Amino acid sequence: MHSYTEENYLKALFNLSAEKGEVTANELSKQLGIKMPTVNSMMKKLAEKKLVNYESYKPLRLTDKGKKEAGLIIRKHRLTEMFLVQQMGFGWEEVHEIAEQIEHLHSPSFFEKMDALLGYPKIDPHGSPIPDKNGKMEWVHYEKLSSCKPGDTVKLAAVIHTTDDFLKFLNIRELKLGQKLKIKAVEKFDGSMVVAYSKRTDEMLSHTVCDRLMVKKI
Amino acid sequence: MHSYTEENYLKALFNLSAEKGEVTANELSKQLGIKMPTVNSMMKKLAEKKLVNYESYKPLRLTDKGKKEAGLIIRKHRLTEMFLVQQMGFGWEEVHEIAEQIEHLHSPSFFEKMDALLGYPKIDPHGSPIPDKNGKMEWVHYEKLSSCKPGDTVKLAAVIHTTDDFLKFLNIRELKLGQKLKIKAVEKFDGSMVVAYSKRTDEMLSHTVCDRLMVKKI
DNA sequence: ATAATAACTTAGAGGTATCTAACAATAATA
DNA sequence: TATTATTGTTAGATACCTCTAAGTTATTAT
Repeated sequence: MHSYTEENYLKALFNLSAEKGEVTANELSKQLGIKMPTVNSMMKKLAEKKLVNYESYKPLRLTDKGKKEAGLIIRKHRLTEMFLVQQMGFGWEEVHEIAEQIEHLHSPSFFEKMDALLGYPKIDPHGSPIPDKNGKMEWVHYEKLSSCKPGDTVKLAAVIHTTDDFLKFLNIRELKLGQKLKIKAVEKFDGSMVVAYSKRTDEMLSHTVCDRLMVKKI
Repeated sequence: MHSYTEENYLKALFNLSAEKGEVTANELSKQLGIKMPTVNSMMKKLAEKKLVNYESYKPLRLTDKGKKEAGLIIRKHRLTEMFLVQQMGFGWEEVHEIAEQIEHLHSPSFFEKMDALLGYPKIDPHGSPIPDKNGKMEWVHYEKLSSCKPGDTVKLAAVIHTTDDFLKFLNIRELKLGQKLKIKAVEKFDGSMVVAYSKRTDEMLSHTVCDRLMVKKI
């Protein structure tokens, strides 16, 4: 098995390389809050374990084995978040920190029980997909709210960059997954949007916010 | 806060010193499966932190501070066991290993939520008391089944030395907490007992077993 | 194209938790 | 009581994960 520390590196690599498939040591260092030389030596260690492809002065890539391991950790994280929200009554803004710890537990039966109690969920409370038992996950193709146009009607499908503060911001505005939104206007100069939903007829959302909301057109 | 490792030493000290109030380094070493010199240096470290009273060649004692810290860890362990059994549907023989990991999580809100969902339980699934928020716990005075006499009617109140195997042994015989037992006979030569309960009229329990069952006379 | 900046690597050190080997003190036994 | 066995201590080594300082390579800008 891998150490707590190794697992955190794998997870960070997985999340950072989601788009481009590769990460620089520098990005990883910043993400983890760990200095470059430390990251460097850990990368050599993970390379020895065939979890990462490492070549001097080149970007880092997870191997297939590394992707699988990372996917399984993220699976545990997201299952836990779902469990905390659905079975224990936590708010979606409270669960990240706790899941961050529970994801490192070594107990297949514990996570299997969670999965079963939840009815084998496919997404976590923020709309992110839960990797399967092989660590594989697929993003359903959603669009950013920021790329939609006035007149579009969409359903909120997922929230990305889920910091506590951002989630609390959404709580206050009653923006939950599944919420239907109608786009009334888009400001050209700053990309902010005016949307209508439930009883709110003129809610203004900044471009930053719209960029973090993934939606499905309906 | 204390490290995972320190917490395990504290817990072991607490459990081993429950009777006499003190433990030898040797006992602690065996309990933890860690060699004496390692234990020795950890005791010095815990002594610096005022958690243990350490003097060369003398038995070890937890300080009041150490007892409190240990009690709080055991509180988390036992709350977790109760949660796993009552809210997640695990058997009482499956929960120790998982709780052994969860007890080290640092998340007051997580344990508070568990506590609330369980209705602030006073005992764990094996009948052991759950320490309060100050780490204090009190054993209700139970007797060992082995010290009871023929003719006594008793209620099973707690199980001590809860290994998986022993709990499975009890499962097979349908011996659960709260079960009423009537003692029919005690064999003089080996201390084994013949008891009756539910539909079982002649169940034979060895002295070893009877020594691990705590009961309340009724 | 060269200088300056940013990114990466190497070298060396420190803290934690563990070990083995060797030595010292206490307890048990003959 | 003297010897032996057990228990406890000290010293020194290792693995893991982290750091700072200094040097090297790659990238950016002038």
